[in-house]
Amino acid sequence: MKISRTEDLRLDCQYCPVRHRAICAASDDSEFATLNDIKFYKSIPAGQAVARRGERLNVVASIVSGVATLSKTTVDGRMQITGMLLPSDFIGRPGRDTCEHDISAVTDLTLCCFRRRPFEDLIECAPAIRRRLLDIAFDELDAARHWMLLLGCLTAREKIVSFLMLVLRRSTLPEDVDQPVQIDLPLSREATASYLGLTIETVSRQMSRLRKEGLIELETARRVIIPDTSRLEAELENAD
Amino acid sequence: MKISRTEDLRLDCQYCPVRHRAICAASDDSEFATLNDIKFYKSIPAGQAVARRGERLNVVASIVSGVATLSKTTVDGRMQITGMLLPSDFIGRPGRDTCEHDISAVTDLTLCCFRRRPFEDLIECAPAIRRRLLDIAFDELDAARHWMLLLGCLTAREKIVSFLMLVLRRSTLPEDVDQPVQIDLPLSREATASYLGLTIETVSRQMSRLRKEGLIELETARRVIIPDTSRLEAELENAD
DNA sequence: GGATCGTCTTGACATGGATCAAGGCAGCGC
DNA sequence: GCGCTGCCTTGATCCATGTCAAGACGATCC
Repeated sequence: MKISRTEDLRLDCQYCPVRHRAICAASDDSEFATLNDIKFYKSIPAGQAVARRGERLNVVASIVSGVATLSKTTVDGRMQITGMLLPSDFIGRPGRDTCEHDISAVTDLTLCCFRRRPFEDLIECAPAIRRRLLDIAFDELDAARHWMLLLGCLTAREKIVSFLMLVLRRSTLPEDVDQPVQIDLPLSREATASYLGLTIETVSRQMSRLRKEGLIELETARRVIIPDTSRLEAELENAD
Repeated sequence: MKISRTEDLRLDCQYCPVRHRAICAASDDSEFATLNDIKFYKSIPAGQAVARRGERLNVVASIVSGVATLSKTTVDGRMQITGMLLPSDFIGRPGRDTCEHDISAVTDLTLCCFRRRPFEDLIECAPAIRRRLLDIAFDELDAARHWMLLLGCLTAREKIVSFLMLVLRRSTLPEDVDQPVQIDLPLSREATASYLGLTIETVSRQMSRLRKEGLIELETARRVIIPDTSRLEAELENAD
């Protein structure tokens, strides 16, 4: 990721949509002011790589808007998406200058970046940021291990339902939980397949099957309506 | 895990076998002395649970000797081992009082424990311990995500070879890399299967197949001789 | 030694999901 | 409109791995 040029865009942090969930969430006024000073925004168009495995990565960042994926690929081209990154999620690793994953912008992406070295210095003297970072790391670790259960033990159907429920949870929810809910899938069939350890055909077939059973409606391939959330969730009664 | 009673055993840290790899690895003399003061050992016999998912866990610990597993189980009994914990590995999560996983002692286990609250206070004022903890968390995260590639993309054969190579890497290695190496598998076939997202029969069959092909020898089911490390590693040329 | 138990191996068969192949559909440029 | 392109769906078939079942092996106890 080139960081030579900051974007014109420069919101004041207090208007930031991820203010209360990102790395800055727990910061007091003074830490917050420091972050505000050293941050810079970066826009990345859909489809473009944010960073590649093995590459130097001299920034850390929060996602302000858009969706990105973390992935790994075998020598012969099999790919596993190891994480779906949504607004407020954290990118990069303090204390490490190379990137372990391919990071790709799935949609247009706005990142709130910090150069890595100053950020590393900052966490030494900013306890709230440091605690938040540690918490983020452990949360991600729990999520990754939970995904291992999905990859290792669940059926294709359960994987799809889990994915739908995950997107549902991370969507901005309407108050009325029992009404039909509409969600927009952030990933293509191909990316979904890779995230779930399936093929694109299996994803498609299982979606169709859920549709035929009335558990979901497909307004388009990417727009799903869930008539009854609890009925879909009940599909996971044996899993999870 | 009951922590009401400390064990008699109380090594001085300077003789500790995991001194240079565990949470204390980077500590200076003063931090080290503090850790030495507040630590206590705990022995757990093979087969016993260290902690169960959802349980309160008011300690964090380093493994001094022995092998443990992290695992999750579905409602209907499918189990995924999400981590194999070897000496120097860290158990527990500062800032969280309940346990996300089942933690089981595979062999007899010696843990170097710290009560969670004092440990949380300590990391606020002990920068080396704090940095080490953050590094451990990110290392575990990278490892978990790497394992997702294994679970989602690799064949049974590749999974087995990856597992053998993992055990080999974490074993105390002889200097002479090109000589036949003997490794003792820390996990039973059942645990291995669960770790790799396979069944016990598939594990057994793939091991036999590797044996028939001369890539490994099985002195017993748990003791493996690798006549030529590089030839085994070459089996992963397309994976990883 | 023989009985018992847990663990591992092997064989026969079943099946969920992969692979291969064809076609549908929406968006876009001309 | 028409053709092109990318993405998605569906069908037919295959195969890697799971399932079920039997027996081998080694440790332990008597």
